[in-house]
Amino acid sequence: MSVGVVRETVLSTLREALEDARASGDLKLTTLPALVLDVPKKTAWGDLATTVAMNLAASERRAPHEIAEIIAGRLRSHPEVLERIDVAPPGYINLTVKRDLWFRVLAEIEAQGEQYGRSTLGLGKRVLLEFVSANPTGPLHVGHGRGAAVGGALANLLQAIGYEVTTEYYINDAGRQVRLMAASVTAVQNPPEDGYKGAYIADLAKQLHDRQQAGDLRSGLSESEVAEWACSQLLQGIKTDLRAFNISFDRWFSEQKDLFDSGAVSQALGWLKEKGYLFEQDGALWFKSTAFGDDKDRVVRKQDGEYTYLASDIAYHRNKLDRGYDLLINIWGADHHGYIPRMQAVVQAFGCPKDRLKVVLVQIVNLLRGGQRVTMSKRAGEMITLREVVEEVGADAAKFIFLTRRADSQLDFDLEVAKQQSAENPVYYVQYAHARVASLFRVAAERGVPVQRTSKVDWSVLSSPDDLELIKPLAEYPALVEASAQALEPHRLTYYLQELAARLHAYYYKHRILPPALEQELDNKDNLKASAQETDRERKRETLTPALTAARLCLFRNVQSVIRNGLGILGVSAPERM
RNA sequence: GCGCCCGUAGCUCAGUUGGAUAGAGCGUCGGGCUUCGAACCCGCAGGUCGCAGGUUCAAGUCCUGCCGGGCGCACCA
Repeated sequence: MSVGVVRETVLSTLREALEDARASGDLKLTTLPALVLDVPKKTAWGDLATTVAMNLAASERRAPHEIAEIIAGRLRSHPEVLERIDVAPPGYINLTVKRDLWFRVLAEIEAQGEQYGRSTLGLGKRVLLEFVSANPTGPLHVGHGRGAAVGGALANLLQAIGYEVTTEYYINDAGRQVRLMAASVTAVQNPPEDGYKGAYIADLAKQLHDRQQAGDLRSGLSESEVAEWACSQLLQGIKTDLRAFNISFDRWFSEQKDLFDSGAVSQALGWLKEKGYLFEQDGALWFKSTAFGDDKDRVVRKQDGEYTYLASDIAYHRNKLDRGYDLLINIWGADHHGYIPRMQAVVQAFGCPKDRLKVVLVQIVNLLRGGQRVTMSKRAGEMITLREVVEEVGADAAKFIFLTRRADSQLDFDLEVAKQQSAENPVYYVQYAHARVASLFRVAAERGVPVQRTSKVDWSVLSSPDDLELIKPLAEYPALVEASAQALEPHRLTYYLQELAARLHAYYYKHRILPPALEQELDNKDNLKASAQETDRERKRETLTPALTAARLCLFRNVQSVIRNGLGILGVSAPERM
């Protein structure tokens, strides 16, 4: 089952109904339309709805509601799947799923465990996901953190739908910026005009001096030797910070070693030249990117003989393509969006469709503290680093908040809110739901309440609408993971988890799961305060049988399981207690 | 000037790839712990989806033009 037992079952029933209608001549159906099931906004409109009748109206040349009635009639011969089929104007078909089918979702979750929500859509396809890729000229800041969170979640999402994912960090350890950084370290008292400032530069300078005094490093290093040393120092820091943020990479790809030293740059450019995509003009070497839809042609080697950044990127993407990936995904800062057309031109020059490369843009993070903007100036080296944020608010909170907005919209990140363990902080809301269920099972164990497997549970006792409202999102989870992965939008999962947690909390408050510890508690139910609200009284009036306890425990365990799986994809922990 | 992204409740944002009467959190106001975790729950109020056209049976979503904001437009990275 790729999108869950309920959707799969209903979809195949719908498909069958359409084929029947075609066979009998009621519908022409020259082509079978794509079948889509929506979750209606209102529960009164059923569990699932399809707009297929409206979409067919033009090709069938009939009124949507007539088509809907034909399909609905066929569907009504499947009472084992659909309890109720309604046609609503102008041509919606609203479906109410048979109750038994919902309970099969719980069995499915229990059987699949950590595998629940995974599918095989991307099976056999390999994707290279490149992200963060910050220059090794300084520590990672919050913006990089957001890119890391998005990249990590995306890697997990794509893996969940069956892709074979390789994550990669591209190290820009060649070129001007690195030389500038090295020069800033060497001449720390008298830094170059546009050089790097910041305390970490002074630290590196001191460390370099100390090491040379101690004889660990020889004195009189050349500029490129200083650069190499400083880069590796900074890269170690970056790796440490990412590890603390719980983000890992399969490969660290060095511009200097893997592209220049290996000859990949000249090789890739040579290939382009052979194909006629390079030309010389004004003493520079140009890539004819306009041949592939770019605004203007781009320089790859400057008059002074130095390669531009694009030259490296051409070689890098050639290398990626040569490694045989079906899809390349790059995660970039949104300020680099103008770079997309030329990189897609590169991909096309190498004979691939331009959408072989997809770019996810990540917008800036506005760092706040108690509503006040924290000012940052890269020039002066005043940056709040990722390390500082993770140390202050924790990796889970930082990650979750980074993923609460779509990647390409700006994000306000308030350090005080992120630290707060309150309702304002969505990560705790979701984690609390998980911990709460864990706690429930601890208490159940203490009191000797048996926990049964799904197959042993009598589902008929879960007769309230609240039960179904908690199960339905569980059934949607696989479809959500699939859609979220395909759209490259992990924030959808973040929203989903908040919604699921909300339903769990509401249910938990309203209904009792375990029998009271003491007999006398049952006698206290007459002592209710007059002000108690309707739901309170309902809850207290409910008679709790062992069968009901067993069913609810089972339901909760499966909700917990889905929350855990979802948090896992986001890279956020699911604590047993908080 | 050209290109890309964005204008949705007081604030911050979702909106299932074009579907039904546009949602959530925060904030305001008002309620709720003798119980299994109150890091929680329930309720009230809050909208001309920037504006104007167009396509469609159907537009917050697509096309055009304005208005307003962000970001790009290097032989920088």
